[in-house]
Amino acid sequence: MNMLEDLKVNYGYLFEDELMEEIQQIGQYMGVPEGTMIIDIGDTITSMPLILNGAIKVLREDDKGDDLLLYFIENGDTCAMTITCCMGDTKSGIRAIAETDTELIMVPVQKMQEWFHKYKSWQTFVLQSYHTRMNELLEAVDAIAFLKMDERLLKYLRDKAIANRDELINTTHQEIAYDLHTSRVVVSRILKKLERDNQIQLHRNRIKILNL
Amino acid sequence: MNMLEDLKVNYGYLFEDELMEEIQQIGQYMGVPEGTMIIDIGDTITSMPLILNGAIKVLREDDKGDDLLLYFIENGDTCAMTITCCMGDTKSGIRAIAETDTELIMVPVQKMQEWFHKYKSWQTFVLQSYHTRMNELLEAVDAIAFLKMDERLLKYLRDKAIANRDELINTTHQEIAYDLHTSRVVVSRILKKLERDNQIQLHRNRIKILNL
DNA sequence: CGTTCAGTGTGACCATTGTTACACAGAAAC
DNA sequence: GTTTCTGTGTAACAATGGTCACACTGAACG
Repeated sequence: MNMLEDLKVNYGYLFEDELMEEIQQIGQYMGVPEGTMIIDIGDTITSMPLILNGAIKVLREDDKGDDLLLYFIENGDTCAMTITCCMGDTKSGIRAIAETDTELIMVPVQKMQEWFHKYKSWQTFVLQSYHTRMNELLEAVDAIAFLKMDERLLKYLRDKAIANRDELINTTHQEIAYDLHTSRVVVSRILKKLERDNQIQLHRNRIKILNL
Repeated sequence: MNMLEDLKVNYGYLFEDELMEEIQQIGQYMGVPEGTMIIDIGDTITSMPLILNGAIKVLREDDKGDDLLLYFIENGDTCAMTITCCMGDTKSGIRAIAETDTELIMVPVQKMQEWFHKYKSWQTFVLQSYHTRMNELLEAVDAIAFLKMDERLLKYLRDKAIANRDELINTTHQEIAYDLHTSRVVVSRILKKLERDNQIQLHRNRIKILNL
């Protein structure tokens, strides 16, 4: 079975056999196509996703409803925001959208908390996830606060290429603009400059990252 | 004893008596004057601070060594970054500076982890802290990404007034500029505009916040 | 094949923020 | 007092990014 394979590959070295067993039994498998909104802002979280493969992008929203990309998460990861929400029983502060076709295992909140006491490895995993996510949030702050638009855009393209495991990015300038919370014109302008600087190659609906 | 009083007031309703007992015995009291650097970027964290009273500001640094304020933390809080660092045994990604004269109890890492298993209330507290801090980081992102400089500055002044429990802020334009990662001239310019709009009153080394 | 439409390129202009330079004011030191 | 120093106000200008307008291009579809 594919799910079992993916589960082993991504989490086998972390979790005890017994825990792996429980995850298989209780966790609910989900395959979501690219673009699916997995969690929305304001959602009450009832289960926590373990990513088997694919990638998810995490966004924050401004008061006008426009988005800003915080970071990508990949297989072997979980959404730490989910954990805080589950524990605190509050609502999601972020939006999660499948960046590629993605396979997940959803673990219900109750189990999540039960395992937290039962399995040391689960506890470590959850706390480790917090750590990673916190650092990724800090990196996001760095990008937004310290980088200029052209640097930010290049970083974005590279991060996206890594998340997709493909140096060819299929997207439009408009979509990039949404993620970076800027305008399409600005994105086109900078992309053209990056192309002149031999950082990328531009095509319709497609960008190739050089020197990745 | 003062420390005991503060401990009870801030944490008594959270922790079991037994845990309170342990904190008193093992935790090390520290009084730090305003401006003291409590944690620096790159520090290896060996203990975790519980704030008894006062306030601490948490900063991130860019590659040129310039700072950016992330948020203030107050009594009853702890630094969640510390926790991640302790657990993961990695280095601090942030700098923490006493915003006012501050009293803390430092709990060594080992105890922190021991209590995590021993006391449910401690576990809840730590996870809750993560949650709060995560949200505060998100708020910081909002401010940096979505607000214009004048709005950000006003928010900064208000947050600072709250952290200091005083509508009178003792600081210079230069210091504000450091925290907001901008220049003194920009700060002076905007402050003057805020004064014209009756949001604040300006004096040398002193700003009074109106309609707080 | 021509029409339509989404996606891209670009000039012109504006708004915000950053920079430089310098004047001035109040506090502190002499 | 006057000198010195730190802090503040402001004009002038530069740089960055956002907005508007419009041309062009390739893909899709009839």
